[in-house]
Amino acid sequence: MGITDRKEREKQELTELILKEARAVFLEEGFEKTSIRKIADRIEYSPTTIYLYFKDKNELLLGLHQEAFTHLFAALSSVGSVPDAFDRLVALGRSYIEYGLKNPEEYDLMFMLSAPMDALDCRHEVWCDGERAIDLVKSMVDDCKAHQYFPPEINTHSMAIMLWSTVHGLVSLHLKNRFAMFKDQMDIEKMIHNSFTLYVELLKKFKS
Amino acid sequence: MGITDRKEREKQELTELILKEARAVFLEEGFEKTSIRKIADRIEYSPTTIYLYFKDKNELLLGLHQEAFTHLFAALSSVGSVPDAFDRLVALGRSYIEYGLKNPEEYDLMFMLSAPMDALDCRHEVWCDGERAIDLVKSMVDDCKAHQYFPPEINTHSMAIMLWSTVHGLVSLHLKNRFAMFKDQMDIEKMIHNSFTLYVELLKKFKS
DNA sequence: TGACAAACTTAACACTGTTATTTATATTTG
DNA sequence: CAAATATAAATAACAGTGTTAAGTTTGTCA
Repeated sequence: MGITDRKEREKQELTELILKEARAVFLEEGFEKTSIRKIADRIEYSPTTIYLYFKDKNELLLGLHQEAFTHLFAALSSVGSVPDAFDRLVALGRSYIEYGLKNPEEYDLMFMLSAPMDALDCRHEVWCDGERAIDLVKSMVDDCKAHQYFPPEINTHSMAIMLWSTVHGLVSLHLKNRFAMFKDQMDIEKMIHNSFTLYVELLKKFKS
Repeated sequence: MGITDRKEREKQELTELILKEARAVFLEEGFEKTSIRKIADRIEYSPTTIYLYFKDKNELLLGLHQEAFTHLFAALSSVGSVPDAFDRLVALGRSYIEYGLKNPEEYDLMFMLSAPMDALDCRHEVWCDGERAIDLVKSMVDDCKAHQYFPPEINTHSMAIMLWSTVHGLVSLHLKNRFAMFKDQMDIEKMIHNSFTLYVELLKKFKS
């Protein structure tokens, strides 16, 4: 049956067209201003058609959420070439921060907005991308333990969560303008960089 | 002129009534569901009256934002009685996390939502509460330096930002459900606690 | 060609923040 | 005291939101 195949293909194509235009609006204008009607206008279909392809707005944003993770993992992949375990972990942190600062809306979607998590929740699914990400950090922490950068008795999971929290804290406080009070006295991106560098110095002391 | 006095008083009273009901709705239902019309219903005035007292919804939320800081500072004040400088800093971190977990909507308002910062921005004002909060951390970092817990050459500001970022990261990732993938394997509040404890162990190594 | 099913649209519901206009009230002035 | 004025509040409306029930068009198959 070539017809069902074509229909399947057309459905796939429209799904991707919706995601494409949704992504364009989202990256330019953010979550709030990404309305179903605006996407509908751009794809030249009625707003209700979108509901035939996505359960609701949260589900649609979950699609973008997954795309964003592909994008993030690609940005982080370059650190694999760093030979030393500790340097690799540091490079991961720096790349993560850099990604967050350069892709504010995607970062918002991945780690701050409720919408995609709500969608996952009512699907009764676990957050695979999150698991993958933290597993990456955990494997790097284990590498650091194996090379005596961190003491063997520390809990890998706790360490990974702590590392993630620090870089997320730096990025998210900045993206939500909570460093605004410093903007006249210093360059905030530099400040974030300095804080991360200090954090790295601190982590180096964990060796002994 | 007793009349202008009374009018002033009445205006003050209605301002506070609006804030009171806004706070009640906000704490129960969060930012999204705190609508002008819902507040208007509760205070038994028309929605437009609220605009005679607050420029817009952001400005109204800025009022709640400032209230929340008073609440936070009160919650943190108890750590002042901890005698040792390092223990005091640790107690501050623990209290901060505890406050965030127990007051999710207020925490959201203070450190995650854009609305209050947008309001401050168009008022061309600096974020005083934020400055006060970071100054508190900085003074504690200086105390730690004075008592040889931290090396004297470290930058106090960078250190304070790093400390804040870590605890904010832990709280905010949890509040935005980004630890959800662990919820079947462990108690997440305990996990946050464990990560913070590990962070404290790390900070202790900064001494030498 | 007619029956059927899938795809899509129209119209509507129940909301949202916000503003221009109008009405009612209270105060001041002649 | 009555008229003019200033103030406070309300009504109606604009332009938008996510979402759904009902109706229409389109394409496929017997």
